[in-house]
Amino acid sequence: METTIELLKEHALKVTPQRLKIIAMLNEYGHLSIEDLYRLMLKEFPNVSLATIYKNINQMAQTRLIQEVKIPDSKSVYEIVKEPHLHMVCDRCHKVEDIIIGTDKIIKEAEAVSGYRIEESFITLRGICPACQADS
Amino acid sequence: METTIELLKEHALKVTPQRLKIIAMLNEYGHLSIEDLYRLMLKEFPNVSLATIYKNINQMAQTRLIQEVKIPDSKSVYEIVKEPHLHMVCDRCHKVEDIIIGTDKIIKEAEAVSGYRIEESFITLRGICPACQADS
DNA sequence: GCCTTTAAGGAAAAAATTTATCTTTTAGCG
DNA sequence: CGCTAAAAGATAAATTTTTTCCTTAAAGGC
Repeated sequence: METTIELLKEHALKVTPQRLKIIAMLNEYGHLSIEDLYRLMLKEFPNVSLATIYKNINQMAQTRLIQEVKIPDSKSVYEIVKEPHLHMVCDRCHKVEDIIIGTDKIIKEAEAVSGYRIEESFITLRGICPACQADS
Repeated sequence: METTIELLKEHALKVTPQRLKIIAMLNEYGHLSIEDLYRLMLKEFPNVSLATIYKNINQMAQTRLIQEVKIPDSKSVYEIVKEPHLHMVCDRCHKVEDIIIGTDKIIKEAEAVSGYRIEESFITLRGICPACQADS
């Protein structure tokens, strides 16, 4: 199991308390928006700058330590780069979850139909999560 | 075949030259960003306001005449709402294309794995288009 | 462990994007 | 036509993101 410090070093980023915190928050919550990150960060670093969040998010995204997930009709969230997966967004409680499903078939089909050589897929599904289904 | 005027009326939007032009541009080009729409619009309506673009795009999106397509690492584009489809983005020439492929299988699988009731899917695939493959 | 180099953080300003406000113009309809 | 409601245009305001500048701190060599 890789430490957060190693993770930063592998991506040629200096190990700072703010960066450790950003990664810790993403590990804990899975998906967070810029605003989420800023608000949570303020609890531990009361005079962190919003620019620090932006600069770090942009750098970590460039080195592919994290990635942006664009959500339909909502703000982007960020997540640690792991194995490829799909995103589920609940219309009711707005949570974002990962699910791991093979995408080979749809990619193969898309390549056949379009002639593209596909490098990466971005799949987000919108609906009602099990918990919110139970509530209705 | 439905006229653009009918399309606007069905969505309870007044038929204005600017709206007709927006729809005509989207029909011609398929996918356009706010900036694209504004720059093209200026050729025919030299004193159109950027606010007009935003207001119309927002209204047309609310009535589901058009929809936003969020593109990884790029700006959103807008398209006329047609049947469900996937988006292909070329890494080289940055064009966005629709392709029509059944998504039933992946949605069924995602529902089974996650327990979500899925309402809509957003699938974007990134790669190299046939033309750009030929160029390399 | 200190010193130097280089990058990061914080504060603020600037830039870019989006929305709101106000007035004038125009579409829709009798 | 003439009336009414909505849309357009101009502008300001609000929001979001990036940049700049200065201070602080991390990394690596000694």
